[in-house]
Amino acid sequence: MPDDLSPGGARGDGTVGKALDVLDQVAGYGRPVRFAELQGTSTFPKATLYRLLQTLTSQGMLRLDRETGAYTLGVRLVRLAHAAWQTTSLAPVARPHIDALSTLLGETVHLAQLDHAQVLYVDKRNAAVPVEMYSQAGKVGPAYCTGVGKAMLAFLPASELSGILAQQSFHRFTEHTLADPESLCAELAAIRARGFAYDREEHEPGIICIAMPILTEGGHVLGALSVTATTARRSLDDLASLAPALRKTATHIAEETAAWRFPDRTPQPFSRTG
Amino acid sequence: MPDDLSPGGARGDGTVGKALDVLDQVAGYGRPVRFAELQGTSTFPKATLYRLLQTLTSQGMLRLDRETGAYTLGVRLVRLAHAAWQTTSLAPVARPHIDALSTLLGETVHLAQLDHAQVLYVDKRNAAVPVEMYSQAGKVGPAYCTGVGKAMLAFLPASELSGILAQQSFHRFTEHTLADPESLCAELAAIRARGFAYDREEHEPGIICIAMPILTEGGHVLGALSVTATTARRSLDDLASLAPALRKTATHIAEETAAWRFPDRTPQPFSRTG
DNA sequence: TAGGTGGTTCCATTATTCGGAACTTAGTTT
DNA sequence: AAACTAAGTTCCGAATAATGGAACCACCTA
Repeated sequence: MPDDLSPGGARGDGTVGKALDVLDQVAGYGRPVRFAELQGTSTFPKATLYRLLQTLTSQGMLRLDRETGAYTLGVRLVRLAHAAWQTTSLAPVARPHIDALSTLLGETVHLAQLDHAQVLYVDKRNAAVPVEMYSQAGKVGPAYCTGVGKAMLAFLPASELSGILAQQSFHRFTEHTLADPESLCAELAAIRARGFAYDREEHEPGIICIAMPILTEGGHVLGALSVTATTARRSLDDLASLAPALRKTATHIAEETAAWRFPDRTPQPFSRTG
Repeated sequence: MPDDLSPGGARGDGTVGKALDVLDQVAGYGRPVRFAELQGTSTFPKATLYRLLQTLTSQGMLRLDRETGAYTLGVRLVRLAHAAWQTTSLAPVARPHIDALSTLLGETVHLAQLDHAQVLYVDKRNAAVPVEMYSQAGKVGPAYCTGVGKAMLAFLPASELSGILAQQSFHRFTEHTLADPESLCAELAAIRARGFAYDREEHEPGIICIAMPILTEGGHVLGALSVTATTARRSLDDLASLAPALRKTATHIAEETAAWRFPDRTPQPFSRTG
């Protein structure tokens, strides 16, 4: 079974929306899928699904293995992915800072951005083990019960926040999870006052973290970064002492992002090769 | 018919194709772009372009910064990126092997796949510096003048190869570049005979490499891997001595990919009703 | 205030997409 | 071999969504 298909359910937007739905569906399987499988979990009628798959394939967003009759995501998507990474995520700008922070503290550092009500992890630096980026980056998780998620929610404009909370369905992952809007709002107020967020084993038992929002000068939320630890190794007070370092890093990232926002227009060059 | 110069421009295919064209265009800029800029380089009429952008934005494939009025690639792509990486590229399977090879040889190793006439670098392992993956992975380059490109072209079915060469426009990057179909075909024959390819400073002066195709048992091209060096540090003969190690790695990757391709080749046991 | 530029909306026309159903393989069972 | 079955593919009239010229709005700047 695919884990998460298109979030939110009802998407419209004409043909393009439908095509992208199909794309998501294929992506959700995480492995080659055949037509019949897709048809089983798709709401589209056979002929429509077929045509959409054909279109996506001819566009290079999907690839059809003619031997097995199975669809996989196409190369064009990988290319777009690269561009998306470079352009929209904080990762390329933030990476050196995150590296430095991780080395300095000797702890795992996460970088995340907000996608509606979900946290999208865009980068990760594990101090002990070498990077193994994609294993974590690209993953999504709920915003309301993660350090980075709460750090970002707390600094969202009220209007946006209420929109997100309205659609949110809460699930009590651990006994510490804040599983209703009221306690979450109280927590967010505390975070605003404090300037950063904790995760007190709210998502996974034994896992705590301290998370710092990355804000523009105007107070707009760009993302968040966090230091994660186990309760065995660190206490919350321990983590709290790292706040200044985190804040410094967050500020640097924000500044550099602002500077980077509109560089010169140059087509993508192609450099070193093998 | 009016062929645009943007990379991967497979046009046609109704609305979806047009939307993806726009997406590519935005991606091509590698930075936030405003409507007017896009309109300038787009063949679509104003209203159409506007609607396409709106659709893509509402779908999360693009993001519109309301302050600057600029479009960037959206988070949905980053999410798809994760899936694309896992599903379609050799990278997740190949990574441990590439790591090992890089460590063993103390040289930079590239992993590439073929996308029409272009080489798509899907992973890279630099022995000296930590991984910094995305900086290189996702980049594209010409197939005919890179080691990995030639290694893959050489083992393509004749029909496919001729199709690719027909559309290829050659550019002489260095004095060693094979810039016409004839010399390229001779080179490819030599590569087929030898079993692997060299890059004799054909793309960048001072940069040489040895590249090994990754083939299925049936001889189908999966990708290629290469070891890159500078002429200052290594000679071609030097690199040639690495061929056995490369071949071994390539074989391992191919075997593991085959095993991983369809963990479950049997038809689905569950029945679908309706 | 007049003129310009970048961005957004309208709407009648037109071309595309929709999807039920029929058809074609290919694979199994009797 | 004939009879079934399931997967994949094509058809085509009806329904719908995309099109794009032009008007409109919201700013700037002179």
